[in-house]
Amino acid sequence: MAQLLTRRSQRTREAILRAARMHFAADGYQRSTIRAIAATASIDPSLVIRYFGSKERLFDASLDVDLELPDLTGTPEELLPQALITHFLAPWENDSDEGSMRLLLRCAATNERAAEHLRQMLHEQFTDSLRGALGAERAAACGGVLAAQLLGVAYTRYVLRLRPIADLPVAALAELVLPSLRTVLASG
Amino acid sequence: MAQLLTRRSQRTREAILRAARMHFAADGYQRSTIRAIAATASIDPSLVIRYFGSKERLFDASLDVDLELPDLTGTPEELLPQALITHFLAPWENDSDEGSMRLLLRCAATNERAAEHLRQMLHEQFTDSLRGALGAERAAACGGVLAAQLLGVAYTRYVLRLRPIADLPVAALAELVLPSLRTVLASG
DNA sequence: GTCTATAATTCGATAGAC
DNA sequence: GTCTATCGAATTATAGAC
Repeated sequence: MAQLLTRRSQRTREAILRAARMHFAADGYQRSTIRAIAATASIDPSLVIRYFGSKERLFDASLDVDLELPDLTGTPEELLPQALITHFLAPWENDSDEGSMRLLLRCAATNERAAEHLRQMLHEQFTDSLRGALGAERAAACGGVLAAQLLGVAYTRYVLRLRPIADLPVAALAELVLPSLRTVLASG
Repeated sequence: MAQLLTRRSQRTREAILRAARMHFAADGYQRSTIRAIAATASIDPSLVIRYFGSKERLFDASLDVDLELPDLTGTPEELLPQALITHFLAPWENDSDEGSMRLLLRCAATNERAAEHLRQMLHEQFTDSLRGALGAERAAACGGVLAAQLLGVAYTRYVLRLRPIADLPVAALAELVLPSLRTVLASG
C-alpha cells in the first residue's frame, strides 16, 4: 500500500521534472511559471512546491543532466574529431529527452546558476574525457578552443537556430565542422 | 526654450536606453524591471513608459545595434581570418559601449524577438560582408561554419565566461582561433 | 497525497497634480 | 516634462479541507 503510493508519487515527481525541463528549455527560468509546468504535468500547482520546495530548487533539479561522453582513452587521434562531435551533439539531437540539454545552454545565458552548472559540467566531463585521449598537457592546450567550437555549433543550431547550421542533417553538419576540429588537434 | 527642453529630453531618453541595455544585458528581458532601469537612469519609472511606450518597445530599441563590420571587399584571403576575428570581436571587447552587443547574444537564448534580431543582423551584415571578400558562392559555403565558430567564441567568452577562453588577452585568443578559420576558408 | 482558497509580493501601466 | 499615487494583473508560496 505504502509502496503503491510511493510509486505513484515517484511518477508524479518525474512528470513534474519532465514538464519543468520542457518549459525551462523553451522559455527560460523567469517566463516558466509553476502554473504552466503543473498544467503540462496535469497536476496541481501546489504539488510542485510540495515535491520540490521552491521554483529555484525545481530549477536546480532540472539542471542536473549529463553530457554522457564515453571514455575516449585510447581513441586513435585521427578518429577523435569524429567521436567528439558525434557524442557531443548526441544529447541535443536525441529528442526522446525533452530538452534537458538545450535547457542548460539556453538558461546559462541569463542565469548564473545555470551558467555555473554548464561550466562545471564542461570542466568535469568534457575536459576529463579529452584528457583520457590526449594526455593532460595537450588536453589543456586544445580543450578551450574545442569547447568553444562545439558550443558554437550547439548554440547556433539548437538555441539560435541559424541557417544553414540549424537545417543540416547531423551527418552533414559533422562533415562541415570536422576539418576545424582536426586543425585544432593538429595545432594544439 | 523649446530647444532646451528637447535637448534635455534627448539626454533623458539616452540615459534610459543606456540603463536599459545594461540591465537587459546583465539579466535578460524578464528579470530586468522598468523600476530597476529607471533607478539606474536616475529618473522616474513612469518616464520609461512615457518615452518608449512599453517595456517591449524599449527592448526593441535596445536591440537596435550594429556589428559595424567594415567592407571586406578586396581583402586578400590570407588576411581575411585575422580581419574577421578582429572586427567580429571588437564590439564585445569595447566596453565603452555598455553591453549593447552582449545583450543580443544573451537575450537571443530565451527571447525569440532578440533571436530574430540576431539572426537578421548576422544574415545581413556578416554574410554580406563575407560575400564582398569571397564572392557569393564561397560565402554561402563558408558563412555558416564561420558564424558558428565566431558565435561559439563570443558565447564562451562573453556570455558563459568559460576559462581559458574568457581570460585570454584578445590577441592570444585570436591566435588560438585563427588556424580553424583558415581551415574553414581553405576547405569551403 | 491531492486540491481549494488565498496570502503576500511584485510588476507593467495609467491618471492626474505640478 | 517630471513626479506621486495607484490600479489591475500575475506570480510564488502557504494554510487547511478532504
